[in-house]
Amino acid sequence: MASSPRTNRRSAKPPTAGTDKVTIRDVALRAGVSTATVSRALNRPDKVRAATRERILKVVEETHFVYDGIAVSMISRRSRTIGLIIPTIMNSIYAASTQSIQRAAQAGGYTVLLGVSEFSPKQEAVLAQRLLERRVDGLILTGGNHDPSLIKKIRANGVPFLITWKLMRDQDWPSVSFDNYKAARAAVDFLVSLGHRRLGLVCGRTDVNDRALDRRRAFEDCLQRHGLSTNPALIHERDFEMEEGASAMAAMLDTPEPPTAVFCANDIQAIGALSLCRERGLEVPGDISIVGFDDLPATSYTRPKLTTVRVPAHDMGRRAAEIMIASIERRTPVQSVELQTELIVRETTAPPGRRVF
Amino acid sequence: MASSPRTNRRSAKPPTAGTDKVTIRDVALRAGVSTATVSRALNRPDKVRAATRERILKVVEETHFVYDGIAVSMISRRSRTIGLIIPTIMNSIYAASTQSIQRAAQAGGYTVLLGVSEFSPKQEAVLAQRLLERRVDGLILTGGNHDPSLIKKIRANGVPFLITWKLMRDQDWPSVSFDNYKAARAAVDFLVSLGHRRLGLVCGRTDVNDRALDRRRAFEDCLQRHGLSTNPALIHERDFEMEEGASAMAAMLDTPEPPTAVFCANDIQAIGALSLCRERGLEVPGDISIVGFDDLPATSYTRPKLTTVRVPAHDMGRRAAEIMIASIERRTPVQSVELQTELIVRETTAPPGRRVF
DNA sequence: TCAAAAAATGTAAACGTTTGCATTTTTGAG
DNA sequence: CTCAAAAATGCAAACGTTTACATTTTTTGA
Repeated sequence: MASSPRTNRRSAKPPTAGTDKVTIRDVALRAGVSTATVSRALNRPDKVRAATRERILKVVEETHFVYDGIAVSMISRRSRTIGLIIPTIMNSIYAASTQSIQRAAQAGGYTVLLGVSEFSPKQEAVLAQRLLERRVDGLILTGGNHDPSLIKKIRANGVPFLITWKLMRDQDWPSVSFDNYKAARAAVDFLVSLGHRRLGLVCGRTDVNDRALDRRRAFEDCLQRHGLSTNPALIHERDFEMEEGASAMAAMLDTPEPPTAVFCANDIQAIGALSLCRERGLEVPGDISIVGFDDLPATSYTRPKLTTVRVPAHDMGRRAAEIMIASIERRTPVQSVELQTELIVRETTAPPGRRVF
Repeated sequence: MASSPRTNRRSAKPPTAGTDKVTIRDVALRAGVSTATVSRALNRPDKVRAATRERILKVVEETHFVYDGIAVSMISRRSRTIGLIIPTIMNSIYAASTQSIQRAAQAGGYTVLLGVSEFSPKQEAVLAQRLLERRVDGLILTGGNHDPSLIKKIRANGVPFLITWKLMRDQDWPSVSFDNYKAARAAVDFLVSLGHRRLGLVCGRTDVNDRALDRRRAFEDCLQRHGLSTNPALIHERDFEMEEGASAMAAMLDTPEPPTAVFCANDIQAIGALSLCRERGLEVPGDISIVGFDDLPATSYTRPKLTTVRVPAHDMGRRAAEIMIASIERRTPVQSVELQTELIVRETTAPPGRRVF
């Protein structure tokens, strides 16, 4: 809007002008060669005579020339860029996969364009549109809950994408993830196997988070499978805050028949819940057992140490990025991968019944 | 490398070809107008007749046309992109500022290009070079420890940049941050004012982290100012892991004259240190006081709750992004801002001496 | 020393938009 | 209806690279 691109500032520019952007043309001029030769000196050094190359490289050095990846993208029709959308970065479990994605992308010569959707498919769609406009070569999404028109657009634009944090059975939705349902089932089965009969659940909001939904379903199915009743007062969907875990736990304890074990479908809430129990003078696991989910580093530093489900966040991130890059470069469909989880039994779980409520 | 850009696939393409990228030209063709009109319909709707506009918009819808931001960047010479380099995303305090930067950037119509340097100026330089190549409109860096040639390159390319997490006194280095030295001094002064005379320090590695250096200097200056001796055995530089905080604390406790108070220059290490004390059966704060730094959410959920320094991570991120965007759009120099910190006294600090070591 | 082969370099088009200016179409007043 | 003014649309250049092909220079081998 400010200046017309028509105005040819360059031709009027003295050879050593201010901080104006230096282009390959400037370098060519100063080195007394054509732009083609500069380009070759930079990309295929063996294709230009040593003397010329050195002269060019010197000018590049002097002028701090940085080649314009945008122009290159224009020609090559690849941006060497991967779009990543996560629901939040504040839960360090997403930070973990993000860091691994970023690292693997960088290793492969790609840069990560980051979007944070804050659990809103709508906002995600806006974000993703922007990433598509930036011509990302691939798109890594979180979970399976997306605006349908977004997915259509991604497909129409031929941009490879994959899902993390949620195992998709659907062939058309490649995913690199573990199985939330299976992982949660293992946790709940473990509590039942310890003898617990009154179980509580704290999880994320299933309306905006299909991973939370998988885990909740696993919980409910488990109870049913074992012939246990599900008490709605013992199921709480909350945001990912320690505070929320604490208040959910408080609500359950204030119930006529409090649970003897609580499955918190993520560690953040579990830490809050655990903290509240101790504040109320309850023994964990003597009075009540708690299982978390994610295996955050902090879970080894709670008192007592938290039993939880270890999730392959780093591995998932790395694999996702590698698979994405392979798909981009080989122009091949994205490969789905299922990763495994592991129940880490620490100190917050025991058979029930030491105290009667 | 694969296909020559010369080959004009387009002219040979049947009107309803596969998933090939749809360009403004395709839309123009199908709508029976020129590319200029399509462009105007999209960007200045009032400049085209309603009937035409609708026809075009319908085609856009049908073809899932996504306009090529790369081509637009090419012309406008702005990428609507902000580069952000942080040392790690795993420490949730950086995640906090990152999230706020991302949010503010998005609100302003910008996308964030993320780089994680892992505390290496060398890696940072590589990353930043890549961001410059991607023609970021601005660059947000962490701390003041950078490859000098990188800074020169940033300047030569006329890309505005700013520093977060470290207050720069130098005019040439705009920063949006709080003062690490001042903040750390407040924490140590507080411990001294409680009566502590043997103080320990756990902090990050000062050779790669100038924020840690500021905090360490504050610690040492404080002791000296109060006429206290500094015992090298009570100063530990460690990585940002709870485990590291724990082992540093262990080392100090195993010393002939253990400290009665320890300043951990970040909460991660503080949580580890606190955990170790309790494992050894020490009363906190009865036997030993601990102060952290960052005010992570988790610090309200440790037993006892951690005294720490609250850092304006979110505010800093938001301001940094806003200031950067203002600088980009108004072509004005970046404004420096100093933010304030606050000592949050919780439960891990008390006068010394209940127990004699 | 010379011609042919090989190597180095140059020329110009292309990538997908936006936009100043030119041209065409529509509108509206008389 | 006419014609001038206004509105709508089209044309074509430009952004900064890369690269096929053309041209020039260097090398090689008799």
